[in-house]
Amino acid sequence: MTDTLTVPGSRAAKPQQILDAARQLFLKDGFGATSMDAIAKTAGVSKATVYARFSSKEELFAAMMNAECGRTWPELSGSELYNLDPVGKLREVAARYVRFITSPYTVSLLRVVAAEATRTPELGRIFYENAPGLGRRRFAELLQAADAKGILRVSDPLRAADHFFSLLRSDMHIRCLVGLPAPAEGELDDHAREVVEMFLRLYQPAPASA
Amino acid sequence: MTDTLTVPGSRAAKPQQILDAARQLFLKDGFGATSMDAIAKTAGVSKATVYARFSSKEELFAAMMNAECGRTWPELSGSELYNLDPVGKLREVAARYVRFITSPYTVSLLRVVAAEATRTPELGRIFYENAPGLGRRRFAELLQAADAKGILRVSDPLRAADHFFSLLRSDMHIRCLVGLPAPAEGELDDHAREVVEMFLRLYQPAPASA
DNA sequence: GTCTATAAAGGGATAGAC
DNA sequence: GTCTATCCCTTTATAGAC
Repeated sequence: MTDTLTVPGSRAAKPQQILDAARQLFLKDGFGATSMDAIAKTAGVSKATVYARFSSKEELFAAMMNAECGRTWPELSGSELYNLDPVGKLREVAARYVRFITSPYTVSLLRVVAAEATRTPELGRIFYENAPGLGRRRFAELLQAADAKGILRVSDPLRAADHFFSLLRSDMHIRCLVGLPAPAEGELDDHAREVVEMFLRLYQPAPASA
Repeated sequence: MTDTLTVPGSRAAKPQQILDAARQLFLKDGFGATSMDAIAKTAGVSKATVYARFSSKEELFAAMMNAECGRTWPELSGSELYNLDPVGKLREVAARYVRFITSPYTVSLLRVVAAEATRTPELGRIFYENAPGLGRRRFAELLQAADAKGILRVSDPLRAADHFFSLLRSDMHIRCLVGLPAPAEGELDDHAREVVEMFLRLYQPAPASA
């Protein structure tokens, strides 16, 4: 469970090397197409060393996924975000989110979780709660604060958060999932801006004059 | 290439049995976790018979996917839809779409395409063009017609179609992809209705009084 | 804990008879 | 075209020396 600690000192770096190699290969090729040989070779250790720490391929996969599933929302928040006004926050979160969901890392992670969802049902729940679910709840809190200040009118913050993120994913998300190229940076930014404007049209107390 | 024809007569049913078994197993377990033995057994033939028709596992997979990728959009259209007024069409397409994207078949298909996207790049393009891309274009035509009649004001139909489908997918889509249970029928319908109302707020010439 | 070497099993693909 | 039986390689997992 919580033996991810193993003395963070000088040596005992090999377990981490193994996890790094596992992440790299599992996310690139998926569970089935990744062999323990390849992981050992990439980590620079022997296969027996891998098995000394992780008793099976499944356990190594689970350990890697548990470590990765928590890394998403931090990339979307960040302390400098809290100096912005509410609408500025919308714009900043939108700009980060479109980059985030189209990034190769995020796309690979979702692919692998989806591919293994039937074989490992709890994996999907862990991923959802720590990544999209967490982002959704955090963003809903932000919307609720904006509602309290009278800047937005949001009666159901979670639902509004869904609208915001859904519109940002657009069909870019599906396109990236199936391997089509992500839009260029400029298009991502344009899209994010347009979605923020649309979101404001939907949720600003006084409708925009347009 | 086009030798899917093999005399559609009485016998020669085995190639179809093989394709059916392949679809069932590939969509359930993915490419890597499905063995040719299992496909042969499920199809009720020997493995040699499978190889007599499909020279490799990859070829069988490709043949199955090519057959499946064209089957998605027809579930969303249908002749009875054309008797409805434009807003009625929106409601009907919305109701069908939420069921469609949360159905086990659709979820499995997208999972498998996503999982194999890096190994078989053209697969993703074929899938996209025949399924989400086609639906998007067809729906955009519908929006354009509604615009011509003055019922909606849609300056960029493809973009508006993205908004419509994105809002319908909401985060249900991600939840289903990672294996979390789909919402109940009633919730799906409620969601579809709310999205149609929101879409009308965004795209009706005279803003609703709300 | 880490290595080399190997056991044990599974799965893709084929040979040869019918 | 179809079957049975088999080849052969890959891959998971472990034994035993250091």
